[in-house]
Amino acid sequence: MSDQELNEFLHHLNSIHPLSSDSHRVLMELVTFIPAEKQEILQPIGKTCRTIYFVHHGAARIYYYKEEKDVTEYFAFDRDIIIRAESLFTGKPSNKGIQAIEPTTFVALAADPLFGLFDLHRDIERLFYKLVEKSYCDTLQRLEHLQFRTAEECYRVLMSQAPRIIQKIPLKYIASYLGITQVSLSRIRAQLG
Amino acid sequence: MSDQELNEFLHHLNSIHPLSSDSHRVLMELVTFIPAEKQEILQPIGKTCRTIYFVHHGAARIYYYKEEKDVTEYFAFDRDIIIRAESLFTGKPSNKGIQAIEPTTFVALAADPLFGLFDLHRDIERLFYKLVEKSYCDTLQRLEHLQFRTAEECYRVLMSQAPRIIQKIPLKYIASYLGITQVSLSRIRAQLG
DNA sequence: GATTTTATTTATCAAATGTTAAAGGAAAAC
DNA sequence: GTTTTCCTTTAACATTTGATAAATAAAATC
Repeated sequence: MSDQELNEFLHHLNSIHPLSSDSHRVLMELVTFIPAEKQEILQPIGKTCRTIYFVHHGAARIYYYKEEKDVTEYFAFDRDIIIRAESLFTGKPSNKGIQAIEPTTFVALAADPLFGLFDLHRDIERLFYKLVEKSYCDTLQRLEHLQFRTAEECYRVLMSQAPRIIQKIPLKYIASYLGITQVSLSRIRAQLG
Repeated sequence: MSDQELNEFLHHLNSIHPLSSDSHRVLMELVTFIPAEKQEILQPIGKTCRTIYFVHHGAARIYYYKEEKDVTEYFAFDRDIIIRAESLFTGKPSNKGIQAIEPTTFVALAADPLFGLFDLHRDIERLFYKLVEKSYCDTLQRLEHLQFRTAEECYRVLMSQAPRIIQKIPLKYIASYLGITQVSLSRIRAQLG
């Protein structure tokens, strides 16, 4: 990991919530860059989430199995946070995993040392909760889109709101993300031309 | 609002995250009890969310309109928080409203004065974010249930996880909550006996 | 670059859900 | 208590989506 990359990442965090130079310094010490190959499992299903990840460069997903079928819950691209919140906040093992979709560099922040900084570095705590707020709002919006829409509507919304998903992500992952089968998604694409 | 009710509410908050007696005191000054009749709109669609509500006693829902159809996004019962997070955190008007389903007493905390307490009362800030964490996790679980399930599975999950919803809430609200039509839900109930 | 594997499309049929309308029940209003 | 309104169920039919299988296309491996 180059200094430039590290600065790039911290600059991004700073743009979400301003950090003191002192907080910058201590945060820098926690940051680890993790390279992953295409298809590589960063976090397997069953492990408790004790790390806050970001996609530094590349693409990744959160996935789980529902009756032997692979379901994608979330896509993350450059700078997106990727956490399994239900495990991070409850301390219970997650039934979800994290996988790189293409060659990806992750940024990792170990949760416990990070949380340990909160008492002395309030700006870091507030930064973290701004990220949580944002993830929460995104999830609410996703729920709204999934609820009461036809497969075609779901796909249209995705195309308009997140075209990069359609461009970069294999169809089989997109289908389960929308809650439909691959075959059905393929059919819809054919109809839309 | 009686002192007893107020204490009951503060005791509940305290059980989520312990509060100093000083924080107790300042929080107490922000609390308002709001009675609402059955069907009453506590917050209309279009208004920006600047209040954190709890259902003190009764039942309520968050709803919105999708192509003229009434959709329920969330149910809240005794002690549940009820906020339109996407509006509270972004400051944008919400396309969702809050409605009492039965005669209900709400507890209201004005957001700006509450947030103003965060600098001096860290325990209040942390309490608030524990509530947000919980709501976020609940939403994630709901997303997981909506994604890739048949209507019957959705209904089964709801019966096992939240039987009081089925007992207390009109069917028309439950149907849209599950992302299906009333007719379809009625059919499923007939099949399940 | 040929071969193997994996992903996507297409086709057919079955099952689930939506739509509309009407009837029966339950709750609210008078 | 009767009437009115609203909610739920049932039925018939149309549409969408799922399941399975086969064909094509694309990507990975050697």
